[in-house]
Amino acid sequence: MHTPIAIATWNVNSLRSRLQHVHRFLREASPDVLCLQELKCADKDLPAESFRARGYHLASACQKTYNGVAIVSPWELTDVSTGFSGGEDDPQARLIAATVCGIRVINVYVPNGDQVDSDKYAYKLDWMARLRNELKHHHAPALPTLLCGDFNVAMDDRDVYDPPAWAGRVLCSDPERAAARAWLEWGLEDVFRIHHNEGGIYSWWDYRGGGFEAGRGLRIDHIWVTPPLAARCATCDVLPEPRGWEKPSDHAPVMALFEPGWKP
DNA sequence: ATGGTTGCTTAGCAA
Repeated sequence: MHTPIAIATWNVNSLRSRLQHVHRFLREASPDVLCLQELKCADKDLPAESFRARGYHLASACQKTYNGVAIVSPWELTDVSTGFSGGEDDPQARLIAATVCGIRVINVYVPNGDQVDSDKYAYKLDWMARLRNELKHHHAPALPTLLCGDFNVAMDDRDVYDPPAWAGRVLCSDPERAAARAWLEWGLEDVFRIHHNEGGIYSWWDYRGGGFEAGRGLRIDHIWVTPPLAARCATCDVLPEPRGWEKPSDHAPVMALFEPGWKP
C-alpha cells in the first residue's frame, strides 16, 4: 500500500459543543489519527458511541469542565497511557499517548499560562519541563514518535500576527519558547516548518473582536516528530476552513501526511 | 486600552 497516513490535531473547545464539527472533519479530511484537545467533559459523559458507531476507536483522558484530550482513529489504538509516567498525579487531564499505525502518538494540551507573572505560568513551565523529562526517559528519537497538540506556544515571529504587541507575553515569552525548544533539542522536528518558511499562517484566532476575519492569529498548534517520521513527511498544513464554520472552535485543525516506510 | 467572546455552570473561572 502506498497510501499516506494522515495525522491531525485540533483543539475543539468542548467536544459536546463541537461534535458535529468533528464528525464533519472526519468525513471531509478523513485523518487516520485525530488528536483532540479541550474536550471539557468527563470521560463518562463523552459521546463515545457516536464515534464507535461510525467505526472509530476512541481513547480519552478527560475531566469535568476543564482540559481533556482524546485520540480518534479508524485504526486500533494500543498501549494507551494517560498523564506522565510514574510521577505524582496531575489533577489536570492534558496528556494521552497511544500507538497507532506503528507510530507512538503523544497528544498534549499544554497549559495556557494566563499571564507571565501568574501561578498558572509557573505551572506551565513546570509542566513543559516534565514533558521534556517524559521524552527523555520514556521515548527515543530513533523510534517513530509524534508529539502534537495545542502547545500554547508560538515559536517565533512568523507565528504571530503582531510580534511587537506579543513580545514577552504569554504564548510568546522566551522561557516558554525555550521549554518547547528543549523538546526539539531532544530529537523532534516541526513538520510544518519542513514545508513552510513563510509567516502569517496561524492555527488560533481569538473569538473576541473578530480575530479570525481580521487575520489576528497565532500558530500555537503543532505536529513535531522524530527523524524517522520527519523523513517521511509529505505535507503539513493548517486547515482553516473549520474555523469559519458556524459556532466554531477558536482553533483550526493542523494535519500532516506521512509516506509509509517508518516501520522497523 | 485590563476591554472583548465563548463554554461550562449557573457568577465566576478559564481560555
